[in-house]
Amino acid sequence: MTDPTQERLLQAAEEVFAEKGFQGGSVREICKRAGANVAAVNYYFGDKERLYIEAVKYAHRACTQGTPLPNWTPDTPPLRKLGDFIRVFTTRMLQPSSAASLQLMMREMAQPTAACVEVVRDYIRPMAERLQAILRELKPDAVAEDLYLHGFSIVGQCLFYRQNRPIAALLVGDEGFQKFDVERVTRHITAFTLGALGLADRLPDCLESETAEVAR
Amino acid sequence: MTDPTQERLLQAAEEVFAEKGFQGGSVREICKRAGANVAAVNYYFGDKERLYIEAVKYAHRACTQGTPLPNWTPDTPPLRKLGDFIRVFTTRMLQPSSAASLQLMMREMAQPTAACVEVVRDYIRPMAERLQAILRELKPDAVAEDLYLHGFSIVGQCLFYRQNRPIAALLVGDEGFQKFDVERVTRHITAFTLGALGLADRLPDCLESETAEVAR
DNA sequence: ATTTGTATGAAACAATTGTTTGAAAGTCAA
DNA sequence: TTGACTTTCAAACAATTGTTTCATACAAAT
Repeated sequence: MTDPTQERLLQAAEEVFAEKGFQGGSVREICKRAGANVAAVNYYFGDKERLYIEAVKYAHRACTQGTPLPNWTPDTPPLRKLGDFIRVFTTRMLQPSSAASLQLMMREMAQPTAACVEVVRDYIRPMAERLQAILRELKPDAVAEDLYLHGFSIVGQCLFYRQNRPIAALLVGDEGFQKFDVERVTRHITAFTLGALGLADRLPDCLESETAEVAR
Repeated sequence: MTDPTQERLLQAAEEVFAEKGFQGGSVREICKRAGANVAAVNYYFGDKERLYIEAVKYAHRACTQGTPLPNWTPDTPPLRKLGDFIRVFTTRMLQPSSAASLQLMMREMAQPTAACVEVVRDYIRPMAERLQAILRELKPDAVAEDLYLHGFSIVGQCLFYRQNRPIAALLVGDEGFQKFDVERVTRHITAFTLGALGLADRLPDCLESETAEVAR
């Protein structure tokens, strides 16, 4: 574990950069939040840019440790994997373990900085490869490009609830938006996706038994 | 038409704020791009914040004038409307008439500033209401919340190609991403959505005759 | 030609910014 | 106890920032 001051700086940097971006976030504000001297950034990280890069890496670790994908066995059915994937990804979007970490990763995903391309790639690629593999199991004859298109449709639905949450809340109100909890959204995205894949009747194969529906 | 200097300032402000955000974008850089004196911002707009608000309104006008929705008649079938909606929205995302305008609106949608909430609402609401009305025609017995969920799934797919374009390019490469042109993405999203709605065989009803497929 | 109003510009201001510096305090090993 | 090393701090620096000011140029009306 790193130095406690360094850790607090990373935590504060993550929050400030998540809220305001690299240029909008100031070294002084980060140090104030971290309870550190303004010189500490240069002492521990070299300069503001290197702090930013470390903060993105820090956010990446927090995002991938939060809600892990289950360990599937070779005989886990692909529909089950698809259900698990959607549930995990939607949970990460709607109930992130660290909102600041996710927000910073979302910023980098929307507008990657050159220095963080590797971090973003390491964040996206494992998920993307798993989804591509699931879709290939479900559609062995499809071309790779079509599988990507399906994958983008699936991921686009999940990301909407994080990236466009203010829009959704604007349309249905904050109270209305609360009704779209993780379980309901997960169930909807899974059902929508299965319908698109021509597997509309297979929803139970995707869901765990304890997600028996109670909503009208 | 407003004063040419004022117009150039708005244009430059839109670009700079789109790229760097409100705090990251400086008055001096905007004026440099506009070929105007730094005092011009305060002369024409009062201060930086008011310039920002006007730039967002300016972007809003550009976005809504670019690719308009068709004027449907009362007997236009809902599947045709759905197809048109997806095509128009996807075109706006993949081939915006003004990339800077769209990027600034996307920024405001992802992280609305208090002063621009009305502008964002005016941007989103007409599209949202039209989509909600189309979905209601297609599913008269559905509850409003479920229609919203479907709407979010449709819009999430379209937005993905704008908001997560760097991710997609990271996964499939820039050259690979070029293959996902407007027609192909539109066709895919429409097909995906119809499948989800239990209307998988109705794709031709959504598409115009001249979009006869030529791709492999 | 003169007056009035508009637009532009250079310069200045106060505040903020990222970074550096040398001193002081704290910690650890010998 | 002493010396070496690490960490923290206040202060300072140069650069940038948003805004203001006053002078100048230009345009329009009389």
